[in-house]
Amino acid sequence: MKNTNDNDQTSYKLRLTLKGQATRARIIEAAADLMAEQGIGRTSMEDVQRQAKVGASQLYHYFHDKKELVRAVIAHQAEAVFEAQQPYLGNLDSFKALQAWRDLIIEIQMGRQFKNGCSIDSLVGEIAESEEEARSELVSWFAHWEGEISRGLHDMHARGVLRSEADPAGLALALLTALQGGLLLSRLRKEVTPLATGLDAALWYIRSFAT
Amino acid sequence: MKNTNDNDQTSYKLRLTLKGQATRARIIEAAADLMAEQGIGRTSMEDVQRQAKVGASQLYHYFHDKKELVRAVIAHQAEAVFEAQQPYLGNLDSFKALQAWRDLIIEIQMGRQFKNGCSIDSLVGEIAESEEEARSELVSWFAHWEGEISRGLHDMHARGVLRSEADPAGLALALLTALQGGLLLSRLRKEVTPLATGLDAALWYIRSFAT
DNA sequence: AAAAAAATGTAGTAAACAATACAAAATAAT
DNA sequence: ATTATTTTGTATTGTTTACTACATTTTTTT
Repeated sequence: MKNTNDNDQTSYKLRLTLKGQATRARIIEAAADLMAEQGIGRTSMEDVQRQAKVGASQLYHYFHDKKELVRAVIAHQAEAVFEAQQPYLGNLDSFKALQAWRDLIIEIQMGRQFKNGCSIDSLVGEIAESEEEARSELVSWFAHWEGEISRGLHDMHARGVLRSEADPAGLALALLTALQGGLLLSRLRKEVTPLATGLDAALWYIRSFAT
Repeated sequence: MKNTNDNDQTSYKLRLTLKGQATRARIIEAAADLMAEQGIGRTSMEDVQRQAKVGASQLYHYFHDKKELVRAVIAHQAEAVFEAQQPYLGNLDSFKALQAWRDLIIEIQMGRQFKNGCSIDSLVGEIAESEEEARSELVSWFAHWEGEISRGLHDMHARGVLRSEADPAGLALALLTALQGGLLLSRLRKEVTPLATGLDAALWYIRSFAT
């Protein structure tokens, strides 16, 4: 997947100058940082203005309300997550690649010292039922994530690396589930054990279908 | 574990009348319902007043600020979760019991139609780093949860139902991780597949250590 | 029954907040 | 150069929010 930009979600107002694009990007970056650190609800539009060094008029020029800004942040963070997991996430078609991906994820989380809610999983809890648009966007980001895993496993299945009775799609979902649960618990406990244990169990499970 | 009450967390003001206890309980119930449905941040103290049919003075008589109310809600929801999973959670010492527990959890989640964030896992995302007290309470609730699972698996290990090279504590953490990830994704997607797939994978993993 | 304490009702305050109004400056289009 | 459009600055609005002041009623204690 290529970064299909951050703009196509706002169709009602267009024509962005170079300077405009830069400002818009600066706002998203600032908002993403703040929301990752202290949550969406606790991040005010004034906070964003301060951090991005823009006035209120600018903020509302590029995002017509907070909901829209949040959606832009979700897209931004999702892309950051996928980018950070490359090139592994795009080629999970061997046990070795799966293992390397696992190691990378754990390294990333340790590097962040669990102070982050950067990954999109931490946004799930903050999206209320009311914000249906944001929720469905999150759903499709997770679907994409799951799809990347699934693709690799299907490949292994087709190549005969996984036994024929294995269900690649199910294995992918189980792996993603373990990953998300691990991230949740590791963030809460501020230590990496749950993530490592969960991922290792899921990988072991997948390996049990090796030919 | 016995319901060791909701009161011992506030020591500075005591002596609760029967009527007082009832009012306090009504407030917690109302707050828990609202926060489960629309999140902590989006639930105002006025909302709680309306729902519990109490005045502002009553609310602040029993909880000296919102943080304290949130902590009471966390405790309340945690106990509700454990209670709902009885008698299975207390006796996870056979494959049959584990399977029954899994079925119960899925049934509960389906019954709630995924409209709920009732379970405590949904509170994790809303607890900011700033609210350290609430976070550490959540940590210990999860530890208790993990402990209940672990106890059963240790029992199976001691009885020789699980092979000696199995690590009951690790298996318990992996199972809890899968459970939490499954709840997260199921809540987001509003369907039970991720939860079922994640739990089944974890249980299969545990079964692979059967003698 | 009198005194003390707990429970509740009514009204309000001050701050934080999302969002707007409107004009000036910078940039692009003709 | 002139016009149109985009970008930015300043000030403000109206609402929501957590929380409080204080008086009154109800219940408990003695």
